[in-house]
Amino acid sequence: MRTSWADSAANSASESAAPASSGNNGGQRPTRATYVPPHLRNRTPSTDLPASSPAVQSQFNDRVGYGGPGGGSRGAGAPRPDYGRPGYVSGVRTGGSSVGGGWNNRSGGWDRGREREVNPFGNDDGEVESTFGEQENTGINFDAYEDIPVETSGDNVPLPVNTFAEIDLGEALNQNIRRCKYVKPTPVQRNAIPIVLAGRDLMACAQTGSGKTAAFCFPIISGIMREQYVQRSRGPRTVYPLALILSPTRELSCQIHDEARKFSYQTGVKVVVAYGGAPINQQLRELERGVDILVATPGRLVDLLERARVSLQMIRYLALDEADRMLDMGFEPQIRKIVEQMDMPPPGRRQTMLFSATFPKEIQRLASDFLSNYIFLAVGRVGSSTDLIIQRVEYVHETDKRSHLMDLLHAQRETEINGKQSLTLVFVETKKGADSLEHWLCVNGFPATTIHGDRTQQEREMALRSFKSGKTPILVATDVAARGLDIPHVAHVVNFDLPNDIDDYVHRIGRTGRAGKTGLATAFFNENNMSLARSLADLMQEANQEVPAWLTRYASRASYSGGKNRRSGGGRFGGRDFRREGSFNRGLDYYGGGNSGGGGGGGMVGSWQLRRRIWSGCSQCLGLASHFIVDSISH
DNA sequence: AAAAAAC
Repeated sequence: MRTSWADSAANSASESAAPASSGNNGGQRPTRATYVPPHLRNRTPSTDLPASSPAVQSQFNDRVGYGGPGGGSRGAGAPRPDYGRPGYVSGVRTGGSSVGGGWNNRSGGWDRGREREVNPFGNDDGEVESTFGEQENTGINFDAYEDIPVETSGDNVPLPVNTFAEIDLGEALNQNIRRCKYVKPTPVQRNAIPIVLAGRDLMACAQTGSGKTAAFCFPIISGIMREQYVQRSRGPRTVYPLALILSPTRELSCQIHDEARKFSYQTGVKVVVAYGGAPINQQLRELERGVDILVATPGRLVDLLERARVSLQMIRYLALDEADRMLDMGFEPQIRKIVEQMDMPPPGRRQTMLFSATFPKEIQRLASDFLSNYIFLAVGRVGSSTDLIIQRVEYVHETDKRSHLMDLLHAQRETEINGKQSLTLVFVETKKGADSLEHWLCVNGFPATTIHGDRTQQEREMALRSFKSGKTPILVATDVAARGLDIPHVAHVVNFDLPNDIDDYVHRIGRTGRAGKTGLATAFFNENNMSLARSLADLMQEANQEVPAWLTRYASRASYSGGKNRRSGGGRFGGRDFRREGSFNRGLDYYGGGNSGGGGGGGMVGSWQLRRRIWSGCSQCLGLASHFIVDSISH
């Protein structure tokens, strides 16, 4: 989700704000002009902000005992003047009164009187945007979303909304939505936000780039503003976040944090990020200044929990982004520890939200441990990446890959976006392979950098910045960059080494073709990738891509049981609630066999392969297919 | 057998 979809709205909005800006996405898709409120036209974001003076704010900043013993009620009890939040009136609620379920000001949350809350809209991505100059028009066709297939299941599913105005999010949040230039909720937002506001648990499948970050952030922020929380203490330096958002990579956590900060600007809701590879002391200081929403990667969070610097006993909202990855082999034990073995309230006493673009059934089954009477939501997407991504597969022997890549890069060099060379993201299988390919590219005159888990966090972040800015328009990456990252202007994704799992392929190529722009994805296929032949051929066919005859031949040779196959029955990718599957594949349920009770470890018989095999057989994830056909009850 | 995620 990240920002892409929303960014596209933002981009088109800012373009439409500029008078008579040129066409729409190369004239390919009709673009509806995005409405920009008068007060936002021709103004820089920072000047839009209400003139809430530091002096006025600081007078309400002393949240006594915040994060400490006997902290008392959050939001400090008494009604406060509603600084910087003009005229929110809705039914019984007026102003910013914290009494009787009104909106809390939570002023102590972010401003301790020493400094103002940094305006996250001020110079956002300045470096990046400036190198690319004018914003491209995105060509998002909002009307196309009216017919989007949506499947929900569960008890008493709240009805979707069509506009942000219909949702009672509060004026401060509404103002940030305007600042973000979000005009209309995306389909996943339309459906998910009312569900979460109604207090329900949620498992949501919607494609990357469809606005998932906002879909879980808005109701969390809104909920925190509404409610009074009584805080208990466990230690003088322990903090008690109300919401926890977990993601599988550090960079993704940063990205979510950046987004969440925009959404929570001047709401008094404080967002803090914690991840490994960065000095912990700085993060501890941030935490001590108050935290309502904690965005984190699992390892660092466990560390903080073990140091008793963070307690989860006040958690009201738990969100897992890329939830299927978070419950995959590598992460599941840590997630269980965090969610089940620390002091987090159990399902039913917290709200749990799981979001991903892909959600294999076996993972759904695992995930249901964390949920209580949840609603399953699958949102298809018209004009998704596959419509915009041209996928190519080429047979390239291992030894020919580099020279073949060089050919592609030479061709790519000619293409420009706004005078800048377009960006190419090259995925490889291993960290070593990433380093060596980067080195080789640089030696051969191609400015490249690399991101992978053996680099320092500083190097990783530098690499990402350098790539985004166009300074090094080639990024060689491992799967650390496969999910979630929203990198504008990626014109070409090269699968130099194909992944073993078709879902990973889906996520990787989803780094391009974003924000309404077309993208190209090229894969190097050879004898090492035979197990992917079938699923790749199926996927490409379903996305109306040209499948080379040789790939079709390999695909037909591959056996269903051995390789990683999408289900047969063609043409349909559906997000399906596994609860609807009856006993159909219970027999395959490795976890249902009584093995799950053991504390992990010894019981995981050949778990990697076994699980992988189970997955691939039923990988009915919401892939990148151009639109998920959400079939109804029948299978 | 790979990547990721704490110090």
